Amino acid sequence: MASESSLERVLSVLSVFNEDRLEWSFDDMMAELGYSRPTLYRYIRTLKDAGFLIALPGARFTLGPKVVELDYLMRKSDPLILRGAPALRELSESWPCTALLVRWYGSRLLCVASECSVGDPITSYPRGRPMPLARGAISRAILAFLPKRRQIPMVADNLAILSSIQQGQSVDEVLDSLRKVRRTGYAVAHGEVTKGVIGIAAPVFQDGAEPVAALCTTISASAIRPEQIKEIGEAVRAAAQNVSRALSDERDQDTHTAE
Amino acid sequence: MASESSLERVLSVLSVFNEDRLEWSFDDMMAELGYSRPTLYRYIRTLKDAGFLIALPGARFTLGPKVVELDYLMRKSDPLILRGAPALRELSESWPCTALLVRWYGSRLLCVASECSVGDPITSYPRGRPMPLARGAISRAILAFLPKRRQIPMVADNLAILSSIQQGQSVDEVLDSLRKVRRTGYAVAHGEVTKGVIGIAAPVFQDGAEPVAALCTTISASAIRPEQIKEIGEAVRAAAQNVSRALSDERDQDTHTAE
DNA sequence: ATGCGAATCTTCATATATTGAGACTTCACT
DNA sequence: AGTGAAGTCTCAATATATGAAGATTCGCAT
Repeated sequence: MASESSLERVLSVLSVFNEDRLEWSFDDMMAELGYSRPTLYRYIRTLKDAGFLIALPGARFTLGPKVVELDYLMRKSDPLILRGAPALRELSESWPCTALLVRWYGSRLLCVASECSVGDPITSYPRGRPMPLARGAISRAILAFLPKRRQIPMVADNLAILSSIQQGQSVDEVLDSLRKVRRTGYAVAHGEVTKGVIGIAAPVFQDGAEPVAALCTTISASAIRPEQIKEIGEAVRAAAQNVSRALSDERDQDTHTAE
Repeated sequence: MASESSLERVLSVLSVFNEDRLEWSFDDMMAELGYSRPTLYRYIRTLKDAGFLIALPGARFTLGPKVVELDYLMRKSDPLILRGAPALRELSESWPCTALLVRWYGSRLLCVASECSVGDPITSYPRGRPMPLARGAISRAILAFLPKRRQIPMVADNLAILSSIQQGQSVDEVLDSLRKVRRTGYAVAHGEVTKGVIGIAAPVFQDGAEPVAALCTTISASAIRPEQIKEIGEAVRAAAQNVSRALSDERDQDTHTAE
Protein backbone atom coordinates (compact mmCIF):
# COMPACT_ATOMS: atom_id res chain seq x y z
CA MET A 1 0.00 0.00 0.00
CA ALA A 2 2.00 2.88 -1.33
CA SER A 3 1.25 5.81 0.90
CA GLU A 4 0.15 8.85 -0.99
CA SER A 5 2.63 11.16 -2.57
CA SER A 6 2.85 14.85 -1.94
CA LEU A 7 1.22 15.39 -5.31
CA GLU A 8 -1.79 13.44 -4.23
CA ARG A 9 -1.83 15.27 -0.95
CA VAL A 10 -2.04 18.71 -2.55
CA LEU A 11 -4.90 17.56 -4.69
CA SER A 12 -6.73 16.07 -1.78
CA VAL A 13 -6.87 19.53 -0.27
CA LEU A 14 -9.34 20.33 -3.03
CA SER A 15 -11.40 17.31 -2.10
CA VAL A 16 -12.38 18.58 1.30
CA PHE A 17 -14.80 20.88 -0.45
CA ASN A 18 -18.18 19.27 -0.93
CA GLU A 19 -21.89 19.97 -1.13
CA ASP A 20 -22.09 20.50 2.58
CA ARG A 21 -19.00 22.52 3.13
CA LEU A 22 -17.48 25.04 0.80
CA GLU A 23 -15.67 27.13 3.34
CA TRP A 24 -12.99 25.69 5.51
CA SER A 25 -11.00 27.27 8.26
CA PHE A 26 -7.33 26.49 8.31
CA ASP A 27 -7.58 24.58 11.53
CA ASP A 28 -10.47 22.44 10.36
CA MET A 29 -8.58 21.58 7.24
CA MET A 30 -5.57 20.66 9.26
CA ALA A 31 -7.69 18.40 11.44
CA GLU A 32 -9.40 16.87 8.43
CA LEU A 33 -6.29 16.23 6.41
CA GLY A 34 -3.79 15.63 9.16
CA TYR A 35 -0.94 17.63 7.66
CA SER A 36 1.38 19.76 9.70
CA ARG A 37 0.88 23.50 9.86
CA PRO A 38 3.72 24.63 7.59
CA THR A 39 2.95 21.88 5.13
CA LEU A 40 -0.70 22.72 4.83
CA TYR A 41 0.18 26.40 4.50
CA ARG A 42 2.56 25.51 1.72
CA TYR A 43 -0.06 23.45 -0.06
CA ILE A 44 -2.61 26.18 0.30
CA ARG A 45 -0.23 28.80 -0.98
CA THR A 46 0.55 26.70 -4.02
CA LEU A 47 -3.13 26.19 -4.73
CA LYS A 48 -3.85 29.86 -4.17
CA ASP A 49 -1.10 30.90 -6.54
CA ALA A 50 -2.56 28.60 -9.15
CA GLY A 51 -6.01 30.10 -8.55
CA PHE A 52 -7.65 26.96 -7.24
CA LEU A 53 -8.23 28.43 -3.81
CA ILE A 54 -8.82 31.85 -2.40
CA ALA A 55 -8.56 33.12 1.14
CA LEU A 56 -11.59 34.52 2.86
CA PRO A 57 -11.46 36.82 5.88
CA GLY A 58 -10.92 34.90 9.09
CA ALA A 59 -8.34 32.33 7.96
CA ARG A 60 -10.89 30.58 5.87
CA PHE A 61 -10.59 29.28 2.37
CA THR A 62 -12.77 28.36 -0.53
CA LEU A 63 -12.47 27.35 -4.16
CA GLY A 64 -10.98 29.88 -6.53
CA PRO A 65 -11.40 31.30 -10.01
CA LYS A 66 -9.29 28.73 -11.81
CA VAL A 67 -12.01 26.15 -11.29
CA VAL A 68 -14.54 28.41 -12.96
CA GLU A 69 -12.22 29.15 -15.85
CA LEU A 70 -11.45 25.53 -16.49
CA ASP A 71 -15.11 24.62 -16.48
CA TYR A 72 -15.74 27.41 -18.93
CA LEU A 73 -13.10 25.98 -21.23
CA MET A 74 -14.75 22.59 -21.11
CA ARG A 75 -18.23 23.95 -21.66
CA LYS A 76 -17.12 26.16 -24.47
CA SER A 77 -15.73 23.50 -26.66
CA ASP A 78 -16.94 20.14 -25.50
CA PRO A 79 -18.01 18.55 -28.79
CA LEU A 80 -20.63 16.57 -26.94
CA ILE A 81 -22.29 19.73 -25.68
CA LEU A 82 -21.98 21.51 -29.01
CA ARG A 83 -23.43 18.61 -30.95
CA GLY A 84 -25.95 17.70 -28.31
CA ALA A 85 -27.51 21.10 -27.67
CA PRO A 86 -29.86 20.97 -30.68
CA ALA A 87 -31.06 17.55 -29.61
CA LEU A 88 -31.76 18.80 -26.10
CA ARG A 89 -33.70 21.74 -27.44
CA GLU A 90 -35.74 19.61 -29.80
CA LEU A 91 -36.64 17.05 -27.18
CA SER A 92 -37.56 19.62 -24.59
CA GLU A 93 -39.72 21.44 -27.11
CA SER A 94 -41.58 18.29 -28.09
CA TRP A 95 -42.63 17.31 -24.58
CA PRO A 96 -42.98 19.01 -21.21
CA CYS A 97 -39.74 17.66 -19.84
CA THR A 98 -36.18 18.27 -18.82
CA ALA A 99 -33.71 16.92 -21.35
CA LEU A 100 -30.25 16.01 -20.09
CA LEU A 101 -26.92 15.17 -21.60
CA VAL A 102 -24.95 13.04 -19.19
CA ARG A 103 -21.34 12.16 -19.73
CA TRP A 104 -19.95 8.77 -18.80
CA TYR A 105 -16.50 9.20 -17.36
CA GLY A 106 -15.79 5.52 -17.00
CA SER A 107 -16.78 5.58 -13.36
CA ARG A 108 -18.90 8.66 -12.89
CA LEU A 109 -22.06 9.95 -14.49
CA LEU A 110 -22.07 13.69 -14.70
CA CYS A 111 -24.66 15.93 -16.22
CA VAL A 112 -22.93 18.27 -18.67
CA ALA A 113 -25.87 20.11 -20.20
CA SER A 114 -29.61 20.33 -19.80
CA GLU A 115 -32.60 22.07 -21.24
CA CYS A 116 -35.91 22.42 -19.50
CA SER A 117 -39.31 23.18 -20.94
CA VAL A 118 -41.35 23.11 -17.77
CA GLY A 119 -41.45 25.96 -15.31
CA ASP A 120 -40.35 23.98 -12.33
CA PRO A 121 -37.74 21.43 -13.34
CA ILE A 122 -38.61 18.08 -11.81
CA THR A 123 -35.16 16.60 -11.84
CA SER A 124 -32.51 18.69 -10.24
CA TYR A 125 -29.41 17.62 -12.06
CA PRO A 126 -27.82 20.74 -13.44
CA ARG A 127 -24.34 20.61 -14.96
CA GLY A 128 -21.83 19.13 -12.57
CA ARG A 129 -24.11 17.27 -10.21
CA PRO A 130 -22.97 13.65 -10.06
CA MET A 131 -25.71 11.11 -10.74
CA PRO A 132 -26.29 7.70 -9.19
CA LEU A 133 -24.36 4.97 -10.93
CA ALA A 134 -26.85 2.16 -10.90
CA ARG A 135 -30.23 3.76 -10.66
CA GLY A 136 -32.37 5.35 -13.32
CA ALA A 137 -32.72 5.24 -17.07
CA ILE A 138 -29.45 6.99 -17.76
CA SER A 139 -27.40 4.54 -15.83
CA ARG A 140 -29.10 1.62 -17.55
CA ALA A 141 -28.73 3.17 -20.99
CA ILE A 142 -24.99 3.21 -20.37
CA LEU A 143 -24.72 -0.14 -18.61
CA ALA A 144 -26.63 -1.96 -21.33
CA PHE A 145 -24.22 -0.84 -24.01
CA LEU A 146 -20.99 -1.43 -22.18
CA PRO A 147 -18.69 -4.12 -23.59
CA LYS A 148 -19.11 -7.30 -21.57
CA ARG A 149 -15.71 -7.01 -19.97
CA ARG A 150 -16.68 -3.74 -18.28
CA GLN A 151 -20.34 -4.55 -17.94
CA ILE A 152 -20.16 -7.67 -15.81
CA PRO A 153 -18.08 -6.24 -12.95
CA MET A 154 -20.18 -3.09 -12.91
CA VAL A 155 -23.35 -5.14 -12.57
CA ALA A 156 -21.79 -7.32 -9.90
CA ASP A 157 -20.63 -4.31 -7.91
CA ASN A 158 -24.08 -2.75 -7.96
CA LEU A 159 -26.23 -5.83 -7.73
CA ALA A 160 -27.93 -4.78 -4.52
CA ILE A 161 -29.20 -1.53 -6.00
CA LEU A 162 -30.14 -3.12 -9.29
CA SER A 163 -32.12 -5.79 -7.51
CA SER A 164 -33.93 -3.24 -5.42
CA ILE A 165 -35.30 -1.70 -8.60
CA GLN A 166 -36.50 -4.98 -10.06
CA GLN A 167 -33.71 -5.48 -12.55
CA GLY A 168 -33.13 -9.04 -11.47
CA GLN A 169 -31.95 -11.02 -8.46
CA SER A 170 -28.70 -12.33 -9.91
CA VAL A 171 -26.03 -10.97 -12.22
CA ASP A 172 -27.38 -13.13 -15.02
CA GLU A 173 -30.91 -11.86 -14.58
CA VAL A 174 -29.70 -8.26 -14.68
CA LEU A 175 -27.63 -8.93 -17.76
CA ASP A 176 -30.72 -10.36 -19.33
CA SER A 177 -32.79 -7.30 -18.66
CA LEU A 178 -29.94 -5.13 -19.95
CA ARG A 179 -29.94 -7.18 -23.14
CA LYS A 180 -33.56 -6.15 -23.58
CA VAL A 181 -32.63 -2.51 -23.19
CA ARG A 182 -29.96 -3.03 -25.80
CA ARG A 183 -32.45 -4.49 -28.21
CA THR A 184 -34.98 -1.69 -27.65
CA GLY A 185 -32.35 0.98 -27.98
CA TYR A 186 -33.45 3.00 -24.97
CA ALA A 187 -34.04 2.55 -21.25
CA VAL A 188 -37.10 3.56 -19.26
CA ALA A 189 -37.24 4.12 -15.52
CA HIS A 190 -40.30 4.87 -13.43
CA GLY A 191 -39.52 7.02 -10.44
CA GLU A 192 -36.17 5.41 -9.68
CA VAL A 193 -34.32 8.64 -9.08
CA THR A 194 -37.17 11.05 -8.36
CA LYS A 195 -40.61 9.90 -7.39
CA GLY A 196 -43.30 10.49 -10.01
CA VAL A 197 -40.77 11.17 -12.73
CA ILE A 198 -40.22 8.93 -15.74
CA GLY A 199 -36.76 8.86 -17.27
CA ILE A 200 -36.14 7.75 -20.85
CA ALA A 201 -32.54 7.52 -21.98
CA ALA A 202 -30.41 6.33 -24.89
CA PRO A 203 -26.63 6.02 -25.25
CA VAL A 204 -24.37 8.30 -27.28
CA PHE A 205 -21.23 6.90 -28.88
CA GLN A 206 -18.15 8.60 -30.18
CA ASP A 207 -16.22 5.99 -32.08
CA GLY A 208 -15.44 3.15 -29.77
CA ALA A 209 -17.62 0.40 -28.44
CA GLU A 210 -18.16 2.14 -25.11
CA PRO A 211 -20.79 4.88 -24.88
CA VAL A 212 -19.48 8.33 -24.00
CA ALA A 213 -22.76 9.71 -22.75
CA ALA A 214 -26.49 9.30 -22.50
CA LEU A 215 -29.26 11.52 -23.72
CA CYS A 216 -32.25 11.54 -21.43
CA THR A 217 -35.68 13.07 -21.03
CA THR A 218 -37.33 13.25 -17.66
CA ILE A 219 -41.07 13.71 -17.68
CA SER A 220 -43.56 13.96 -14.91
CA ALA A 221 -45.65 10.78 -14.96
CA SER A 222 -48.78 12.89 -14.79
CA ALA A 223 -47.86 14.88 -17.90
CA ILE A 224 -48.10 12.06 -20.41
CA ARG A 225 -50.15 9.00 -21.20
CA PRO A 226 -48.38 5.66 -20.78
CA GLU A 227 -48.77 4.90 -24.50
CA GLN A 228 -46.59 7.88 -25.33
CA ILE A 229 -43.51 6.38 -23.73
CA LYS A 230 -42.70 4.32 -26.77
CA GLU A 231 -42.97 7.32 -29.04
CA ILE A 232 -40.71 9.39 -26.78
CA GLY A 233 -38.28 6.52 -26.43
CA GLU A 234 -37.93 6.26 -30.17
CA ALA A 235 -37.37 9.99 -30.41
CA VAL A 236 -34.69 9.88 -27.74
CA ARG A 237 -33.00 6.95 -29.43
CA ALA A 238 -33.04 8.71 -32.79
CA ALA A 239 -31.75 11.95 -31.28
CA ALA A 240 -28.94 10.12 -29.50
CA GLN A 241 -28.00 8.42 -32.73
CA ASN A 242 -27.86 11.76 -34.49
CA VAL A 243 -25.55 13.12 -31.84
CA SER A 244 -23.37 10.02 -32.14
CA ARG A 245 -23.18 10.47 -35.87
CA ALA A 246 -22.33 14.15 -35.56
CA LEU A 247 -19.55 13.33 -33.11
CA SER A 248 -18.06 10.66 -35.33
CA ASP A 249 -18.22 12.84 -38.42
CA GLU A 250 -16.34 15.53 -36.60
CA ARG A 251 -13.66 13.08 -35.61
CA ASP A 252 -13.32 12.06 -39.24
CA GLN A 253 -12.86 15.65 -40.23
CA ASP A 254 -10.16 16.02 -37.62
CA THR A 255 -8.36 13.05 -39.01
CA HIS A 256 -8.55 14.38 -42.53
CA THR A 257 -7.46 17.87 -41.76
CA ALA A 258 -4.62 16.47 -39.73
CA GLU A 259 -3.16 14.73 -42.74
CA MET B 1 14.62 32.69 -8.04
CA ALA B 2 13.29 29.64 -6.32
CA SER B 3 12.67 27.05 -9.01
CA GLU B 4 9.23 25.61 -8.92
CA SER B 5 8.32 22.74 -6.69
CA SER B 6 6.84 19.49 -7.85
CA LEU B 7 3.52 20.69 -6.50
CA GLU B 8 3.59 23.69 -8.77
CA ARG B 9 4.65 21.48 -11.64
CA VAL B 10 1.67 19.13 -11.33
CA LEU B 11 -0.66 22.08 -11.29
CA SER B 12 0.95 23.65 -14.31
CA VAL B 13 -0.02 20.59 -16.26
CA LEU B 14 -3.57 21.86 -15.94
CA SER B 15 -2.53 25.23 -17.27
CA VAL B 16 -1.60 24.00 -20.70
CA PHE B 17 -5.30 23.81 -21.42
CA ASN B 18 -6.64 27.05 -22.84
CA GLU B 19 -9.22 28.49 -25.19
CA ASP B 20 -7.28 27.38 -28.21
CA ARG B 21 -6.27 23.96 -27.11
CA LEU B 22 -8.23 21.59 -24.97
CA GLU B 23 -6.74 18.35 -26.16
CA TRP B 24 -3.09 17.61 -25.78
CA SER B 25 -1.09 14.63 -26.90
CA PHE B 26 1.38 13.29 -24.44
CA ASP B 27 4.33 14.30 -26.58
CA ASP B 28 3.12 17.85 -27.07
CA MET B 29 2.65 18.21 -23.36
CA MET B 30 6.12 16.90 -22.76
CA ALA B 31 7.52 19.41 -25.23
CA GLU B 32 5.48 22.24 -23.74
CA LEU B 33 6.29 21.51 -20.13
CA GLY B 34 9.75 20.05 -20.48
CA TYR B 35 9.32 17.22 -18.00
CA SER B 36 10.78 13.78 -18.52
CA ARG B 37 8.62 10.96 -19.80
CA PRO B 38 8.13 9.03 -16.55
CA THR B 39 7.64 12.21 -14.59
CA LEU B 40 4.93 13.52 -16.86
CA TYR B 41 3.26 10.14 -16.84
CA ARG B 42 3.29 10.20 -13.07
CA TYR B 43 1.81 13.69 -12.98
CA ILE B 44 -0.85 12.75 -15.45
CA ARG B 45 -1.75 9.62 -13.58
CA THR B 46 -2.09 11.56 -10.37
CA LEU B 47 -4.32 14.11 -12.04
CA LYS B 48 -6.33 11.39 -13.72
CA ASP B 49 -6.86 9.57 -10.45
CA ALA B 50 -8.10 12.79 -8.92
CA GLY B 51 -10.45 13.31 -11.88
CA PHE B 52 -8.85 16.47 -13.20
CA LEU B 53 -7.80 14.85 -16.44
CA ILE B 54 -9.08 12.06 -18.60
CA ALA B 55 -7.38 10.10 -21.34
CA LEU B 56 -8.74 10.23 -24.85
CA PRO B 57 -8.00 7.66 -27.53
CA GLY B 58 -4.63 8.22 -29.15
CA ALA B 59 -2.53 9.16 -26.13
CA ARG B 60 -4.35 12.43 -25.79
CA PHE B 61 -5.71 14.10 -22.71
CA THR B 62 -8.24 16.65 -21.72
CA LEU B 63 -9.81 18.09 -18.60
CA GLY B 64 -11.85 15.74 -16.47
CA PRO B 65 -15.04 15.56 -14.44
CA LYS B 66 -13.61 16.91 -11.20
CA VAL B 67 -13.42 20.35 -12.74
CA VAL B 68 -17.10 20.23 -13.59
CA GLU B 69 -18.01 19.01 -10.13
CA LEU B 70 -16.04 21.71 -8.38
CA ASP B 71 -17.61 24.40 -10.51
CA TYR B 72 -21.00 22.99 -9.66
CA LEU B 73 -20.20 23.24 -5.98
CA MET B 74 -19.24 26.87 -6.37
CA ARG B 75 -22.27 27.76 -8.45
CA LYS B 76 -24.59 25.95 -6.13
CA SER B 77 -23.75 27.87 -3.04
CA ASP B 78 -21.90 30.99 -3.96
CA PRO B 79 -23.69 33.57 -1.80
CA LEU B 80 -22.94 36.22 -4.39
CA ILE B 81 -24.79 34.27 -7.06
CA LEU B 82 -27.64 33.38 -4.74
CA ARG B 83 -28.12 36.95 -3.56
CA GLY B 84 -27.37 38.47 -6.93
CA ALA B 85 -29.70 36.41 -9.11
CA PRO B 86 -32.83 38.44 -8.29
CA ALA B 87 -30.97 41.65 -9.11
CA LEU B 88 -29.85 40.25 -12.46
CA ARG B 89 -33.36 39.20 -13.29
CA GLU B 90 -34.82 42.55 -12.34
CA LEU B 91 -32.31 44.56 -14.32
CA SER B 92 -32.61 42.41 -17.39
CA GLU B 93 -36.36 42.65 -17.25
CA SER B 94 -36.33 46.42 -16.98
CA TRP B 95 -34.19 47.02 -20.06
CA PRO B 96 -33.21 45.10 -23.17
CA CYS B 97 -29.81 44.14 -21.88
CA THR B 98 -27.49 41.50 -20.55
CA ALA B 99 -26.96 41.80 -16.83
CA LEU B 100 -23.74 40.39 -15.41
CA LEU B 101 -22.36 39.58 -12.02
CA VAL B 102 -18.59 39.73 -12.12
CA ARG B 103 -16.41 38.60 -9.26
CA TRP B 104 -13.22 40.41 -8.37
CA TYR B 105 -10.61 37.86 -7.40
CA GLY B 106 -7.97 40.38 -6.41
CA SER B 107 -6.31 40.08 -9.79
CA ARG B 108 -8.88 38.65 -12.11
CA LEU B 109 -12.36 39.64 -13.15
CA LEU B 110 -14.52 36.64 -13.81
CA CYS B 111 -18.14 36.56 -14.79
CA VAL B 112 -19.97 34.26 -12.39
CA ALA B 113 -23.56 34.70 -13.49
CA SER B 114 -25.53 36.47 -16.17
CA GLU B 115 -29.06 36.99 -17.35
CA CYS B 116 -30.03 38.12 -20.78
CA SER B 117 -33.25 39.68 -21.99
CA VAL B 118 -32.36 40.16 -25.63
CA GLY B 119 -32.39 37.34 -28.15
CA ASP B 120 -28.84 37.66 -29.24
CA PRO B 121 -26.65 38.55 -26.28
CA ILE B 122 -24.37 41.41 -27.24
CA THR B 123 -21.64 40.74 -24.76
CA SER B 124 -20.24 37.26 -24.81
CA TYR B 125 -19.09 36.85 -21.26
CA PRO B 126 -20.73 33.74 -19.91
CA ARG B 127 -19.65 32.28 -16.58
CA GLY B 128 -15.95 31.64 -16.46
CA ARG B 129 -14.76 33.85 -19.24
CA PRO B 130 -12.07 36.14 -17.84
CA MET B 131 -12.66 39.85 -18.50
CA PRO B 132 -10.18 42.59 -19.30
CA LEU B 133 -8.69 44.16 -16.21
CA ALA B 134 -8.58 47.81 -17.18
CA ARG B 135 -11.20 48.27 -19.82
CA GLY B 136 -14.91 48.71 -19.48
CA ALA B 137 -17.38 49.81 -16.88
CA ILE B 138 -16.93 46.75 -14.71
CA SER B 139 -13.24 47.22 -14.34
CA ARG B 140 -13.70 50.89 -13.48
CA ALA B 141 -16.48 50.18 -11.01
CA ILE B 142 -14.01 47.99 -9.14
CA LEU B 143 -10.94 50.18 -9.56
CA ALA B 144 -12.73 53.28 -8.34
CA PHE B 145 -13.66 51.66 -5.06
CA LEU B 146 -10.39 49.98 -4.27
CA PRO B 147 -8.51 51.24 -1.21
CA LYS B 148 -5.76 53.63 -2.32
CA ARG B 149 -3.02 51.21 -1.44
CA ARG B 150 -4.27 48.69 -4.00
CA GLN B 151 -5.67 51.25 -6.39
CA ILE B 152 -2.55 53.23 -7.22
CA PRO B 153 -0.37 50.32 -8.33
CA MET B 154 -3.24 48.90 -10.38
CA VAL B 155 -3.69 52.20 -12.15
CA ALA B 156 0.03 52.55 -12.72
CA ASP B 157 0.29 49.03 -14.14
CA ASN B 158 -2.50 49.64 -16.58
CA LEU B 159 -1.91 53.26 -17.45
CA ALA B 160 -1.43 52.61 -21.16
CA ILE B 161 -4.82 51.00 -21.54
CA LEU B 162 -6.54 53.52 -19.30
CA SER B 163 -5.10 56.40 -21.31
CA SER B 164 -6.21 54.83 -24.55
CA ILE B 165 -9.79 54.98 -23.37
CA GLN B 166 -9.63 58.64 -22.29
CA GLN B 167 -9.34 58.08 -18.58
CA GLY B 168 -6.39 60.45 -18.26
CA GLN B 169 -2.78 60.74 -19.36
CA SER B 170 -1.16 60.34 -15.97
CA VAL B 171 -1.82 58.32 -12.86
CA ASP B 172 -3.17 61.42 -11.15
CA GLU B 173 -5.57 62.19 -13.95
CA VAL B 174 -6.88 58.63 -13.90
CA LEU B 175 -7.29 58.72 -10.13
CA ASP B 176 -9.23 61.91 -10.58
CA SER B 177 -11.63 60.38 -13.05
CA LEU B 178 -12.01 57.37 -10.76
CA ARG B 179 -12.88 59.71 -7.95
CA LYS B 180 -15.75 60.93 -10.09
CA VAL B 181 -16.96 57.38 -10.58
CA ARG B 182 -16.82 56.94 -6.85
CA ARG B 183 -18.93 60.00 -6.27
CA THR B 184 -21.51 58.97 -8.87
CA GLY B 185 -21.70 55.43 -7.56
CA TYR B 186 -21.53 53.74 -10.93
CA ALA B 187 -19.27 53.61 -14.00
CA VAL B 188 -20.30 54.03 -17.62
CA ALA B 189 -18.35 52.84 -20.63
CA HIS B 190 -19.17 53.42 -24.28
CA GLY B 191 -18.02 50.60 -26.52
CA GLU B 192 -14.80 49.93 -24.63
CA VAL B 193 -15.13 46.19 -24.60
CA THR B 194 -17.58 45.62 -27.43
CA LYS B 195 -18.28 48.20 -30.10
CA GLY B 196 -21.75 49.73 -29.94
CA VAL B 197 -22.39 48.41 -26.45
CA ILE B 198 -22.76 50.58 -23.38
CA GLY B 199 -21.73 49.12 -20.05
CA ILE B 200 -23.02 50.43 -16.73
CA ALA B 201 -21.58 48.93 -13.57
CA ALA B 202 -21.57 49.37 -9.81
CA PRO B 203 -19.52 47.65 -7.12
CA VAL B 204 -20.75 45.03 -4.67
CA PHE B 205 -19.24 44.81 -1.20
CA GLN B 206 -19.24 42.04 1.34
CA ASP B 207 -17.92 43.54 4.52
CA GLY B 208 -14.50 44.95 3.89
CA ALA B 209 -13.40 48.05 2.10
CA GLU B 210 -12.57 46.21 -1.07
CA PRO B 211 -15.39 45.35 -3.49
CA VAL B 212 -15.96 41.64 -4.08
CA ALA B 213 -17.78 42.02 -7.36
CA ALA B 214 -19.49 44.33 -9.80
CA LEU B 215 -23.01 44.28 -11.09
CA CYS B 216 -23.27 45.40 -14.69
CA THR B 217 -25.77 45.92 -17.46
CA THR B 218 -24.68 45.95 -21.07
CA ILE B 219 -27.04 47.60 -23.48
CA SER B 220 -26.84 48.14 -27.18
CA ALA B 221 -26.33 51.87 -27.75
CA SER B 222 -29.12 51.82 -30.30
CA ALA B 223 -31.62 50.38 -27.83
CA ILE B 224 -31.81 53.35 -25.48
CA ARG B 225 -31.81 57.13 -25.50
CA PRO B 226 -28.73 58.78 -23.97
CA GLU B 227 -30.86 60.41 -21.26
CA GLN B 228 -31.78 56.99 -19.94
CA ILE B 229 -28.24 56.20 -18.90
CA LYS B 230 -28.56 58.09 -15.64
CA GLU B 231 -31.76 56.28 -14.78
CA ILE B 232 -30.21 52.89 -15.52
CA GLY B 233 -27.06 53.81 -13.63
CA GLU B 234 -29.07 54.65 -10.55
CA ALA B 235 -30.93 51.38 -10.83
CA VAL B 236 -27.68 49.43 -11.13
CA ARG B 237 -26.20 51.25 -8.17
CA ALA B 238 -29.28 50.59 -6.06
CA ALA B 239 -29.38 46.95 -7.08
CA ALA B 240 -25.69 46.51 -6.26
CA GLN B 241 -26.26 48.08 -2.88
CA ASN B 242 -29.09 45.68 -2.21
CA VAL B 243 -26.88 42.75 -3.05
CA SER B 244 -24.17 44.14 -0.78
CA ARG B 245 -26.63 44.48 2.04
CA ALA B 246 -27.96 40.98 1.54
CA LEU B 247 -24.41 39.60 1.62
CA SER B 248 -23.53 41.44 4.77
CA ASP B 249 -26.73 40.44 6.53
CA GLU B 250 -25.97 36.84 5.79
CA ARG B 251 -22.51 37.21 7.25
CA ASP B 252 -24.03 38.67 10.39
CA GLN B 253 -26.32 35.70 10.72
CA ASP B 254 -23.34 33.38 10.42
CA THR B 255 -21.60 35.23 13.17
CA HIS B 256 -24.58 35.08 15.47
CA THR B 257 -25.35 31.44 14.96
CA ALA B 258 -21.70 30.67 15.52
CA GLU B 259 -21.78 32.07 18.99
C1' DA C 1 -5.85 -15.88 -32.17
C1' DT C 2 -0.91 -13.77 -33.24
C1' DG C 3 2.20 -10.30 -33.55
C1' DC C 4 3.72 -5.57 -33.87
C1' DG C 5 4.51 -0.88 -32.37
C1' DA C 6 3.12 2.48 -29.45
C1' DA C 7 1.69 3.74 -24.91
C1' DT C 8 2.28 3.18 -20.23
C1' DC C 9 4.32 1.49 -16.10
C1' DT C 10 8.39 -0.43 -13.10
C1' DT C 11 12.81 -0.65 -11.14
C1' DC C 12 16.49 1.38 -8.86
C1' DA C 13 20.37 4.32 -7.46
C1' DT C 14 20.85 8.98 -6.63
C1' DA C 15 20.31 13.57 -5.65
C1' DT C 16 17.04 16.62 -4.03
C1' DA C 17 13.08 18.46 -2.34
C1' DT C 18 9.74 17.92 1.29
C1' DT C 19 8.85 17.77 5.95
C1' DG C 20 7.82 19.54 10.78
C1' DA C 21 9.32 21.77 15.22
C1' DG C 22 9.68 25.91 16.57
C1' DA C 23 11.12 30.68 16.05
C1' DC C 24 9.96 34.62 13.62
C1' DT C 25 7.41 38.34 11.11
C1' DT C 26 3.24 40.78 9.79
C1' DC C 27 -0.84 42.62 10.26
C1' DA C 28 -5.25 44.17 12.27
C1' DC C 29 -7.18 45.83 16.03
C1' DT C 30 -7.32 48.00 20.58
C1' DA D 1 2.61 50.83 21.81
C1' DG D 2 0.76 46.15 22.72
C1' DT D 3 -1.62 41.95 21.85
C1' DG D 4 -3.01 37.92 19.44
C1' DA D 5 -3.74 35.48 15.43
C1' DA D 6 -2.38 34.55 10.62
C1' DG D 7 1.12 33.29 7.88
C1' DT D 8 6.14 32.48 6.85
C1' DC D 9 10.90 31.18 7.55
C1' DT D 10 15.06 28.28 9.18
C1' DC D 11 17.28 24.14 9.19
C1' DA D 12 18.49 19.44 9.94
C1' DA D 13 16.70 14.89 9.08
C1' DT D 14 14.71 12.12 6.03
C1' DA D 15 11.62 10.66 2.91
C1' DT D 16 10.65 11.06 -1.93
C1' DA D 17 10.81 12.68 -6.61
C1' DT D 18 13.62 12.02 -10.47
C1' DG D 19 15.24 9.96 -15.01
C1' DA D 20 17.63 6.23 -17.58
C1' DA D 21 16.70 2.01 -19.12
C1' DG D 22 14.06 -1.81 -19.45
C1' DA D 23 9.62 -4.49 -18.81
C1' DT D 24 4.89 -4.73 -19.67
C1' DT D 25 0.48 -3.94 -21.43
C1' DC D 26 -2.60 -2.19 -24.79
C1' DG D 27 -4.73 -1.38 -29.23
C1' DC D 28 -5.06 -2.72 -33.49
C1' DA D 29 -4.15 -4.98 -37.92
C1' DT D 30 -3.22 -9.21 -39.91
